[in-house]
Amino acid sequence: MADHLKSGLERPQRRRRKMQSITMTDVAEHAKVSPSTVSLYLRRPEAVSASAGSAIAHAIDKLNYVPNLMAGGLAAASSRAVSIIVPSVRNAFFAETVSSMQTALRRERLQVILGHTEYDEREEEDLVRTALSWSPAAIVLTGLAHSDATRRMLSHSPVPVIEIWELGGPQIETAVGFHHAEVGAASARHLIQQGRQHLLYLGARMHEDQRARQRCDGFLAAAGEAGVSVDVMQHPAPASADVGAMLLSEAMQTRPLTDGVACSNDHIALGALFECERLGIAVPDRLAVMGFGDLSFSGACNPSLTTIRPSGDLIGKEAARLIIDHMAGREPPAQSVIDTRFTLLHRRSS
Amino acid sequence: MADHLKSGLERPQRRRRKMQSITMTDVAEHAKVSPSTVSLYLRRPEAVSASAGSAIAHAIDKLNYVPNLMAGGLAAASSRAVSIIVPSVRNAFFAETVSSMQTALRRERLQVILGHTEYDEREEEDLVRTALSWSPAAIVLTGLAHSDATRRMLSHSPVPVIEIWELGGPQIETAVGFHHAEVGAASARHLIQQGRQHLLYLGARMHEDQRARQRCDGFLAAAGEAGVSVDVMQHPAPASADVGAMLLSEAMQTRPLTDGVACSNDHIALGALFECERLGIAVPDRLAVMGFGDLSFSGACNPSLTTIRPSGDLIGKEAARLIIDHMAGREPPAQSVIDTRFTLLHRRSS
DNA sequence: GCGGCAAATCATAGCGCTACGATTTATAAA
DNA sequence: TTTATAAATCGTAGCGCTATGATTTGCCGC
Repeated sequence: MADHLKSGLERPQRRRRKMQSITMTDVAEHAKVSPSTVSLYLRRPEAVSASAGSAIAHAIDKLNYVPNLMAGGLAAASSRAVSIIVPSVRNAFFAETVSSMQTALRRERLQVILGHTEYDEREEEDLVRTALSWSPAAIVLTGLAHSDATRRMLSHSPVPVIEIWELGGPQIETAVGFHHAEVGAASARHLIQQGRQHLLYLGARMHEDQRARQRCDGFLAAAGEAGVSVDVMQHPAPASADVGAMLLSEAMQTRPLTDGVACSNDHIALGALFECERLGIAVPDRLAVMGFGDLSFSGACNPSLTTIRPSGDLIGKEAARLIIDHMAGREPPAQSVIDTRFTLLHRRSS
Repeated sequence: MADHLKSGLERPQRRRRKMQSITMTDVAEHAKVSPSTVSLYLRRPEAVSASAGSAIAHAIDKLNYVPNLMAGGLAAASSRAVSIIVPSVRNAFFAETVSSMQTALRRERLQVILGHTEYDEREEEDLVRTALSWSPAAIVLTGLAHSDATRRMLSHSPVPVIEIWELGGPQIETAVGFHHAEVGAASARHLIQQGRQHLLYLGARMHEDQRARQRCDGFLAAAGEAGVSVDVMQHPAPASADVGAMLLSEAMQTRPLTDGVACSNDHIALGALFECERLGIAVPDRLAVMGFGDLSFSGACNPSLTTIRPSGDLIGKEAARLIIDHMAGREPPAQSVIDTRFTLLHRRSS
């Protein structure tokens, strides 16, 4: 056993593996400084003298140096990546938030690593596990509902966690979003204020989308408090105009007195408007319709759709700000909450 | 100078930096094998014996080991990340492709790193530079138009490149998509077949979106060949129903003979339909309208919208397949092209 | 029991970079 | 000048993992 080779000149010709063409050492040689200085320049340019700085900048430029972020991340035990985990980017809400975060993070040279849960907690858990293996600068999760394992992993890790798009439940660290129950309540109050007495909530995918469910619950509660008749109809499929049309058509048969509907989503509301048109139901005279989301078509349709605009952009921007602040050492108070609010847009459909 | 410390027992008490709680070495100790075997098990489970495998699996489970992907990536000079660069995920087309890629890649434990160019070649160049510094398993770009620097960087790197959503131009390596000019031509032919003689193309953001421009060019060419009158109207803003309504309203004033319009996008077409309704223009009797995209509302609106469905999902799926095949050593032929085609959906608006 | 071979396992040498502490150089005070 | 102090720069030791080639083990026929 124990037969180490003597460490003399005899070298077991173990050839080096594939290498990156240009490394920091090359830049350092070219700029006639040490690698440490190059590294320092890259991380904190102001800590390096102007002359060394420009020599390094030239060398980088000339050699077309691309730093190896994995080596850097390994050495620093943290990377310039932010993991964003959302149910799906097919959903315009989350696409908006992801997009605005990406824009804000890019300015700080932070990368976005994206994951989709498809509303599955198990999937989320797996995504979080993988995310952690990148030692990201932060992890962004959608909503406040997570599996126990997910919570455990995150609270045992040093990675900052931000939960977005939902407030009002137990949070891991920081949360940025708004209260969905309040959205529902605001919808109910608006319809009642318009003189509606027989309310109906049309929802899609509420078994999975717990925020849609919260909006529904808020709607029911506010309507109940006001002593107005109220009911719910739902469909398990993801929100779409087809589902909205289907639900409305069925609603008008089974609940003919209905004079005000709120939808879990503008897609549903749009479908409802289309169906009203086909059925000859006057909106808003006979039936008031409102949605949630203020999607791209909501202001343009006939009649224009009363809806509630969540600040998806703002959520992304604020989440990004928190991450950037954290990296700069400006910690927010623990368990802090940023309420981005929402806006009711009263248009022609109510 | 040159005063190295003797390498005796005297140790400058340089304490180790922050460390990851559980490393592969811990797992190896627990499973009573060497770290190499653990690494091998993680990468090629079939290469270790069943007994060692299960011991390792137990240890991983018990210790709750999370591998450090950056260390792995550094050592292997390639990571399990795929960089996807699209104009924006706010655009439903790209959101769909990103989403379907992410789903397919996840099964192979590949991460998606997302970047948005906002239709800016300079931004794209920057994103590609950053992407390369992660040594990704592949880089996915949107379209075939890139800056020279981008092309140079990519062709000098060993990272496979896939261009999506566009065919028909000079490509870097592999391309997955369809011919946009053919989409335009198909639209024109369809309208002509429906007896329309005064065609109009409504486009948004065509100065930036070169694929929208190609569709427009294809439309003009096919209409011209058929000897039919044809014109174009455009707006620089991103596609939306508002823009569509605005363009249609203007069109009917300045080009009152128009009896068939094709839009660069279903959002535009939807806005056009809304405006027709407001103006009392009968669709399709007086005016045929068609779009592009088959977005979620397109089948549900009044009248339902004739449109062309690009296979955004399929593009993502095929691109993911190429990446996975590449990693498994199954190379596609160089400069290969996957044409995902498109489908014309003839509905009520034409 | 012994070679002969394949299967399984291991030890080692980095991958390219950053953090740390030490060293050198510039600047101010004595 | 000398000394104290700050600013700039540097040398070194890993970060946790994988690729490589070497070694060990298991299994066969003889």
